[in-house]
Amino acid sequence: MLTTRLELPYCLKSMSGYNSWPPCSPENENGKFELSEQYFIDDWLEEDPSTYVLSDSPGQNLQRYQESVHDSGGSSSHEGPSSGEKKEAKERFAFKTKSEIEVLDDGFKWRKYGKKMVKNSPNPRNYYRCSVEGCPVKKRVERDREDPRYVITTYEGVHNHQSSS
DNA sequence: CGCGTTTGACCGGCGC
DNA sequence: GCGCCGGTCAAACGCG
Repeated sequence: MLTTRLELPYCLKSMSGYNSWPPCSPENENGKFELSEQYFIDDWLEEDPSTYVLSDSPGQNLQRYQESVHDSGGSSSHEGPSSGEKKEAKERFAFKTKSEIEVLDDGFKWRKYGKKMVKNSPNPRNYYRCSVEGCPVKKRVERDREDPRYVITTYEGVHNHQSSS
């Protein structure tokens, strides 16, 4: 199985700090990569999971999220459950890509650990996890419900190691 | 022979 | 309390 090559590791690193999101330039080294459009999704901002916010600018809505979290989270010497009705500030990030290949190679080793059929979509959802031991990063890949030619990739967590590539 | 994929079961949260 | 729904586990298998 051949996977496309995407300049994502650089992006993932930057993501850890939520500072900004550098544009992921598609590498057309093999010529099989067909990334024509790419959107960024901030689905955690929406109460309705079925709808999400698309941003063409990196960190557009991300900053809003970061701002609210920082304001509320503030001094968090200990993360007790307390009355944190706000969603957990775990690093999560999603983007939509126009590609026929579902799993985009981002330089990390991913091991699939689950597949699920979502009721809302005829397309299955794949669950991946970083193969590196101790790395909490998870990945979720699914096709767009309305545009099957689009692939929605969701990253969760931050890599605590270098990409072995 | 080691590792990744596969696939159904299992589980916990939430809504009714 | 029950059933749906999304997420994870794990055994078996396949491939390099």
